[in-house]
Amino acid sequence: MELRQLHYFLTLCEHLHFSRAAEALGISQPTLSQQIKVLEDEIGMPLFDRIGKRTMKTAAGDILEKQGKAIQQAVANVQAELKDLQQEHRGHLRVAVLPSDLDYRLPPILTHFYESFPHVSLAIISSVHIVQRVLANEVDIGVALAGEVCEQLCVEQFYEESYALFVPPTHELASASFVTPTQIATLPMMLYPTGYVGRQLLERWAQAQGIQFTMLLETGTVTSLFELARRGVGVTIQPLRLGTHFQDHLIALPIHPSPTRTLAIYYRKDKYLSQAAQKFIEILLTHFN
Amino acid sequence: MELRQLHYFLTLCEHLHFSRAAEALGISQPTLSQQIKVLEDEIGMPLFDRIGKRTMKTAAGDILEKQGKAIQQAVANVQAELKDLQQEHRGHLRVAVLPSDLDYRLPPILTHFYESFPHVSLAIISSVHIVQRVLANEVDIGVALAGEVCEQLCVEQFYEESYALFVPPTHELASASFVTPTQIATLPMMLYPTGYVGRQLLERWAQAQGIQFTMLLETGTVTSLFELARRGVGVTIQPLRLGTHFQDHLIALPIHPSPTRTLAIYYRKDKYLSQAAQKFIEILLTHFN
DNA sequence: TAAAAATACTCCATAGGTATTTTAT
DNA sequence: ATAAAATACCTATGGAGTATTTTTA
Repeated sequence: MELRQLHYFLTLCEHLHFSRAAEALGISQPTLSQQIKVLEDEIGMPLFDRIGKRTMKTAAGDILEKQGKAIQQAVANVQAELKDLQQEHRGHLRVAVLPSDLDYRLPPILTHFYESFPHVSLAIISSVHIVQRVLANEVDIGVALAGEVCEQLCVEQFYEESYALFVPPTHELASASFVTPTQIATLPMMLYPTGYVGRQLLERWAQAQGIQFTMLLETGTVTSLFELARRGVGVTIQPLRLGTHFQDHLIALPIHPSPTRTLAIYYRKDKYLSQAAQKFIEILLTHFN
Repeated sequence: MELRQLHYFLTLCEHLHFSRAAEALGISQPTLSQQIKVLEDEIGMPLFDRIGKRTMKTAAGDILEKQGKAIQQAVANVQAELKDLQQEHRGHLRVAVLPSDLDYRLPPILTHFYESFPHVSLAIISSVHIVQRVLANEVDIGVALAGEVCEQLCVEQFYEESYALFVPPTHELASASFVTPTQIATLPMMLYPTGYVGRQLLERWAQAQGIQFTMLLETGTVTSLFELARRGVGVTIQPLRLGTHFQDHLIALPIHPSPTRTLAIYYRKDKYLSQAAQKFIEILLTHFN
């Protein structure tokens, strides 16, 4: 039995008239007769009594009509559900981001996304190994620093931000319009521990500038770094925009020449990007530009 | 979407491996790939992520698997139900019989039938117009007197029974071994009213014998005729076997030459006889022979 | 006689096959 | 190098058509 035949059968049940049912189906009467015959042969008994010019359902026909309608409905339901998924009103979306790095940027993005797709369950996974997660198909999208290249990945750079030196308002440099690498080298620096992506980027920049940081302290969370800077323990270098939440208590000094980081979206080339995923990317871009 | 494709899809869901799933299905791997592709194209999005050598379900695949299993189950259920019907453990059977005529023969037949098919609902319809009922497809089988012929009907004669004269034990003829038409003509006769099938048959016989009944009383129920005969009000002519239930109180006198009636089963030529119907006929025959 | 379904046949779309290529481990 | 899926291409079953016959009201 095939769904096409079931459809034909149910239409015939409605009309109880081969010619009219065939017309309603947009097929010829002999085709309908033949398909019903195939169905009857498969079932092993007639579904209709051909009483002269009258067509009547048999007991088997009654059963198949009742159950068949339910099946047809179930098929329609799953098709609707799939269409719904396609229009992304349902489904899942898994995104990997660097830990804490985007914490301050994400809430408005998530809110925005939720407004568009309230039924898409969004999983934000914090991980240092964004690219591996994407490659292993553990997440649909990864947001990380640009630079990692891989044959299997699509990389979309979407935002370049420069770093700034954050000092408390009481600091001697608080009123300066910018700082130089040489000045920075002498300051008591607080950064992420070695091995962190953010730290790695700054170390490379320092090396390029021919300086070396005077490390005071290392900790893994941005919040604590900012808090310590606010209390005047030391200074820290962080992405410029990241400091906006501490504007009242910290001065962001531009650095010349400045270290920059480029954010990128990663996803597998061979992976179907759902509408939700596409929308998420779109929202991400609008929020950063 | 067709059920074949759904079956392929669900098998692939189990194996998550095109080659092995194809083997399990008994088709070639390219055929499976192609059919899944057709399904994906129709749905409008991939059902599987081909992550290198790994095959993984997408969100759409998950939905279709869950709902598709339910659909497949529903299809299996209706097929089982139809098979069950075919083996006649369920269904309906409508039989038309002459009113009261077979009342004493039916109970054991119905009991026997019920033992064989406890789930077949049996409707016994009493009607004078058996053949019309059969022709109108209001019943599946009719049991009536033989003789009515119609191009569209199958007629199976299955029992010929002779009539007897029923008199009370106190009657003057009670000890006779048989009676003649001439003797009958003089007796106070109690029969079905004019127009009844049973009456019609006897009138034709009387005409053939060149006699005329001396009518005392007419009533539509056998029971009352027998009861009145038992009380000595008059005599009645009824099928021989019908009187066996009143053996204690009535004498059945053979008639020479005897009126006879032939019982026959009627059903439409173009009607599918269910196993239950066939069984019913079979039981009917065994009970009469 | 007219209407309805079945039958006879023809055609072609597509399920299914084989052989091969592409891709990823 | 190997395993897996996709691709290319061919075959043939059967779904669908037209024309006709059969049947019955």
